[in-house]
Amino acid sequence: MVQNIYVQPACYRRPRFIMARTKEFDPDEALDRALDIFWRRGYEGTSLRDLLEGMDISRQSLYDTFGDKRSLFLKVLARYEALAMEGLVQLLEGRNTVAAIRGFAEYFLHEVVLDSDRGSCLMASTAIEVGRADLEIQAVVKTYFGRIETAIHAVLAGAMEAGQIDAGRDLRAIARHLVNAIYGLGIMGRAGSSRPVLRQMLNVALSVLER
Amino acid sequence: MVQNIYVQPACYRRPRFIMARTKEFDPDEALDRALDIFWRRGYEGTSLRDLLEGMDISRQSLYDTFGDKRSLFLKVLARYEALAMEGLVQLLEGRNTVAAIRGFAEYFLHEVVLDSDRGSCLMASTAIEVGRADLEIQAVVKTYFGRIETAIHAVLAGAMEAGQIDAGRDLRAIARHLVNAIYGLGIMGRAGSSRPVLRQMLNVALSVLER
DNA sequence: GCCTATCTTGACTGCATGGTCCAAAACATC
DNA sequence: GATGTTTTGGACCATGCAGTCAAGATAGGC
Repeated sequence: MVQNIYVQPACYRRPRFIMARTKEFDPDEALDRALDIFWRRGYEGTSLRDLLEGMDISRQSLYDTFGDKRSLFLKVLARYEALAMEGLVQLLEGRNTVAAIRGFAEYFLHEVVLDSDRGSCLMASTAIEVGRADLEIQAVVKTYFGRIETAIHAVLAGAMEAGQIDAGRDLRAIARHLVNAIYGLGIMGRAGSSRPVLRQMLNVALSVLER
Repeated sequence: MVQNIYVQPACYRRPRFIMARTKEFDPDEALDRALDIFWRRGYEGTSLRDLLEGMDISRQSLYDTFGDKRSLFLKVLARYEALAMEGLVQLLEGRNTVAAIRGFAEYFLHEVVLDSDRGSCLMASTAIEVGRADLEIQAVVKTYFGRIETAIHAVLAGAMEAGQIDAGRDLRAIARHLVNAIYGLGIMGRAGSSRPVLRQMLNVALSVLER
């Protein structure tokens, strides 16, 4: 599924006896580069020129392979989600401890907010930038956060069963709160908050898990 | 100060004996309209055309009075901050109860995230959109959140003194967490979260104030 | 080696953008 | 009413934008 979000060359889609020349670039790699560019500059802030230079493919190849700018962006969002879900599975799937949640939050803080100059989660930025102007994109973003929430909720349920969290607490509400607090850090990071300040925010947000 | 953030007509700035014609529009009102437009569409998403139509002034008047687009945006941010601080003072200044903080958060949730189609705090959107690309604007945003944090911290200190909050807790960290959680709601709102979900997030975030 | 489908390249289009310029109208003072 | 400054509205500019087109290059199957 991840490998298939770009438009396959027609020669592959409908095999013919007579083959044409093969692509000279790797669509997956080009898509990853596009992801990087959109992540840094946002949707509106990225021009075709930026994309062509960064992806190092020709204009026509871009249109043939990925469609127009918005289609490419949707494919980029799908790719981002797929990559994020891989990481998510590693950090949360099958876990049932509060520590796993802290690990996920720390990972987000470390990788996304600070160590990369991309500054924030692409989905969070997109939510702000495109927001309600594009309902299809909004739906993608909403689904994304919904999945994160579900994954966190599952861990919380495990932790409750393991006795780490008091029974009777509203795990759904806590999961939603955590999503909000974790991805809110993207705003604060872009507003110039330092690493220790962001960590402070995170610690207090996570303190709702203590008892 | 609030009234003086636009460029005064030269006739007012340096009174002469011979006066020229007076402005036909109210710069304050025009600035408020610009604020509304930028708030809805963001900086990049707002075109000169949008501004001219929305502010209902001529192109030249805009440039003479407010400078170029970026200067206008900086004045808009100053105006937004001034207006927000007025509201902030009303809701937080001199208070010393946890309820005051809840009131502030509810006000934000109600007015900014939901009841207006502007979707989010202008400063939060700007942090994401302009981010580290424009350090001057980033500084404005950072200052803004710093002031909110300070105001919340003052209320927390009062509440601690009044015995509503256990002594020894790190009020600075809590204030920062609250800023993060409250303004993070802007992302979630734009991502399509419903009112009750946002309220749930808020309630859990505020629960750190309980003991 | 031919044929044909596809890829690549670069020129091109129409449009919207932010920003400037200028002539004419408007107005407060004399 | 004359004066002289300022506002105003529209024409204008270069630039950058997303997107298209046509022609040449290149590959594999026959």
